[in-house]
Amino acid sequence: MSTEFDPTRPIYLQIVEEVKKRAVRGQYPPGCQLPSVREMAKAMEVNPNTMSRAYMELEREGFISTRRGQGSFVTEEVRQVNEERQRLATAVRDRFVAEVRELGLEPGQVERLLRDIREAVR
Amino acid sequence: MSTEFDPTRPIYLQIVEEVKKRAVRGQYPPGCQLPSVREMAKAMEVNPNTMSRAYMELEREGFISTRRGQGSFVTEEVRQVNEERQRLATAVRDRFVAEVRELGLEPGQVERLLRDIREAVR
Amino acid sequence: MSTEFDPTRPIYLQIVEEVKKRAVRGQYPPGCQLPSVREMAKAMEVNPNTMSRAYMELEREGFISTRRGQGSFVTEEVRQVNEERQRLATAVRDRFVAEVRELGLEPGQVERLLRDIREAVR
Amino acid sequence: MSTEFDPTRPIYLQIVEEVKKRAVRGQYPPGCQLPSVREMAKAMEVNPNTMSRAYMELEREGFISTRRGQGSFVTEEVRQVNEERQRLATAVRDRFVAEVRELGLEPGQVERLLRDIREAVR
DNA sequence: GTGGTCTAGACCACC
DNA sequence: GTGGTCTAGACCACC
Repeated sequence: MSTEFDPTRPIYLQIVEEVKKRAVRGQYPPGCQLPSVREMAKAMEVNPNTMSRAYMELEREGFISTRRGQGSFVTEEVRQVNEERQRLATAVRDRFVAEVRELGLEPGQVERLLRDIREAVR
Repeated sequence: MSTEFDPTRPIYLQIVEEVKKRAVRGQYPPGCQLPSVREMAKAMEVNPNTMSRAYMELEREGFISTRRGQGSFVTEEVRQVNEERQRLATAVRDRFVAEVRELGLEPGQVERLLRDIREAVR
Repeated sequence: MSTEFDPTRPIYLQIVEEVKKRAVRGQYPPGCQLPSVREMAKAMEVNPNTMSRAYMELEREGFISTRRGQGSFVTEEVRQVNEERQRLATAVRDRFVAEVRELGLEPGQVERLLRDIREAVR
Repeated sequence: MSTEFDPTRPIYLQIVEEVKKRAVRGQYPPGCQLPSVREMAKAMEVNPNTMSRAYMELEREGFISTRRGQGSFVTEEVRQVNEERQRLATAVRDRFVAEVRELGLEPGQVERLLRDIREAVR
């Protein structure tokens, strides 16, 4: 990510999702300190106000906590990160199923796709 | 489909994709006559010129053929439709793989997703 | 010729030209009898009135002469046919020159065209 | 050119041919920028949409390339322009041959035409 | 009825 | 400034 935001959706929400994905991926482990609002704003090439709004939203959801004068930290609650992973994985799965249905693939063709996928992610 | 087009991409190209999907799904079998430009334009709530442009693009790609005064027909070439199905299936697969990777799922979790998918599409 | 007339120009004039070309080509030699208006009209798939008008124009120009009750005959005057041949040949030549100029061909390229032509008409 | 289009053929295709002829003649050298769609439309007295369609066709054929916000440029590929020159020259030649044959000229008469032509284009 | 072309004019993205 | 897309509506050719 960087500069490439979907202009049709609020940027701060896209940042919220990106931060969650990074935590889910293990890039930001539970309890770790996040880059400061200013650093992250520079890295993602957005206005610090926008980044601040994203951090506030993440805090509102309990995904991060901010300690005055110390910085922002990913929640220690592994459960929260796991739930987010689950939510994202489910969305990805449902989308795949919907698209496959839309193509009207036959069972054999779906099987082949699944085999390809299993190999690719191995 | 109807009225719901992604405003960031040309409508006529989205129509091209939609028509291909319908052919791939068997909704428009090889050789069948398509609705006229005007009918389809009304059904999808776009200007006839836009629909005409979509049909012209489909003809340029050899996916349909148009006979002046008679109408437009899906290609008899099953190969062409099959290739399109393959192309779409591959795109769906690759996107799924990319998204799964972005989440950094563990092999077991991927397995569970694949099992869910197999059940869902059955 | 037959049925294929340029719809933007009077048909009777196109017939006049066609008859002249046939005479020029030797298909209708000097003094020969032409098919009757009705026959020719049927052959060229036009209305007899249109053919009649064409014959009248040809007579007006002295290219053919019509004897009441006997039919129409190409002029005996070879000079007249030769002049027509010259006129047509000149037109063809000038058009070629104009087109070649429009392409801005180099002398060598023109030479090659002329060589091709000499071979083709041999 | 300007205002004078053959009404029996699509204007946009006649423009395509005209632009190619200009490139072939060296009026638009390889790589040069073409007048903008709007300028050219005004110069040829057609609607900008019609000109746009002509440019799109030229781009589709690889004869020009268009960069959004910058303009349209004749291909750098001299080969492409040369091929077009060849194609046009061949058409001119074949038409001349056909017309000469239609007149049934004798070899000597053809020779004289060719001599005239050689002098005229010198 | 069918599609093909053209004009007129708007609005947008990219530069 | 540039081109790209879309709508609206006319007129034509082919069937």
